[in-house]
Amino acid sequence: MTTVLIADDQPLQRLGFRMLLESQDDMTVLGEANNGAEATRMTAELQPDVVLMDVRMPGLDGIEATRRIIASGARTRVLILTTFDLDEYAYSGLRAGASGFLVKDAQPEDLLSGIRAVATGDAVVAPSLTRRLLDAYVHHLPTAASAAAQTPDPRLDSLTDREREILTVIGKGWTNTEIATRLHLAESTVKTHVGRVLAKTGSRDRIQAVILAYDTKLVK
Amino acid sequence: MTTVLIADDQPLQRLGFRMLLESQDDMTVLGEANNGAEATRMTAELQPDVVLMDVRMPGLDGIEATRRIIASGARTRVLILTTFDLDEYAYSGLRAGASGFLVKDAQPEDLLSGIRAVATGDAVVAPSLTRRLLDAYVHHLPTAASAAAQTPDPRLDSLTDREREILTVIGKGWTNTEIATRLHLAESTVKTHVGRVLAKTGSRDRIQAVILAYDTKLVK
DNA sequence: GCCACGGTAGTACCGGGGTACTACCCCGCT
DNA sequence: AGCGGGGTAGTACCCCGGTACTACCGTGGC
Repeated sequence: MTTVLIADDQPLQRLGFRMLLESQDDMTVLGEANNGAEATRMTAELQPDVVLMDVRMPGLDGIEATRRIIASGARTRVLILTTFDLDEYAYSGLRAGASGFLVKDAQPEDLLSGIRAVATGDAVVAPSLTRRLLDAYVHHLPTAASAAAQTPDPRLDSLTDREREILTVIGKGWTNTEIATRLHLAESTVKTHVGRVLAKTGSRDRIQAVILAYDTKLVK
Repeated sequence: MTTVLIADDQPLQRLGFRMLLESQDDMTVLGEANNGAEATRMTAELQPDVVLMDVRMPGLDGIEATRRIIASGARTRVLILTTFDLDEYAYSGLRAGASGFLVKDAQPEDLLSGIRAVATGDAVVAPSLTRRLLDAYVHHLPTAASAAAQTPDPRLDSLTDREREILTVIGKGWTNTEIATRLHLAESTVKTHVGRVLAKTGSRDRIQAVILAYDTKLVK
């Protein structure tokens, strides 16, 4: 169950969000705040999984409230919602520690899946903004070569690409049957791959392989 | 009407996408390509709005095909779809000029809204990757995730000291018999402890527990 | 043309992991 | 004294993980 706090200064807007969220059987609205100060206080008290945060609010605005919530060390994730997808709002909001930035005219399903994503630690950005973020930052992305060089661990050298993939999903905790179904393989094939990965990496079982995957930063 | 080309080497996967897309009255599948070379050729010929591009394909892979399509100057947008949200794939795909990067186990609605977004010139990135992109390039302030990691993880709250100790050595990869001998316990006792740890933390097996131990910084 | 290698797939077998109980002891609390 | 929680220990059972093979097919190198 995902618990949500709604922070918006417009009562009608809050009502809309509450109706949408309460219609989902995996979400609960813990409360509503009508300004940033109240949002900060209620978050500390109610410890929701996610705060739906409006940017424009009287007194303490959503950006500053986000900053304070994150600074408090709470495990609550902040998803910023605004009418305007202005870059200034987005950049400062994300820099403040928000896990996401969506525009209010998004489809309800997009909002819901966004809430679920940030609740599990992922992040979401409105497509219109993603475009601009990519344009601005794509040139700073590491190349495939440097990404490969990022794992110079000799323990992984002998693995083929496929085996490295297998090791990655082992590290994610997938079972053999899960790997088989999700990768469209027979379980026997998965076992063959896994066996080779274990042999090549000197791991006695998949648990050692999970640890190896973490040590080599293949996962997380 | 949004026109789409599906590029994937798995016929069954293509069929699934086609079924999903054709069920929408604002989308049409112009064709299917089963490798990168074919995708490049068919894009030039059919000029679709969007290419759903798989990464792993025999011969010319999805990344290189994306690079060639973008380089050709076509107005076609490329949305990369892959089973793995590996950073290497994503970075190189986005650098190649893709308008989006989604994982195949996403919800169908998310895929559809993603297609609509890139068709209109916006961009989409899978939430799991967005998290890492934000962490790496948008802000250098503590994130919600790292802030949460500083405080004791609530998932471990219900554990007793002994159980937390057990979880730690599970995270180190010790087997039940190793735990028993090194901690001077009977193996049955170890199994009891392990069982309780798994139940309390909601882990289906010790592998999930290992991952949890790493996530909560209980080990390393 | 042939061979090596990577990826896929199959069968058969065994042991450890995990579950579902029950049970006993020690300690602190009321 | 009675009670509850934490730690310890046992038995019985089933399933998944891992091993040890064998085998087929493409692709690329020689």
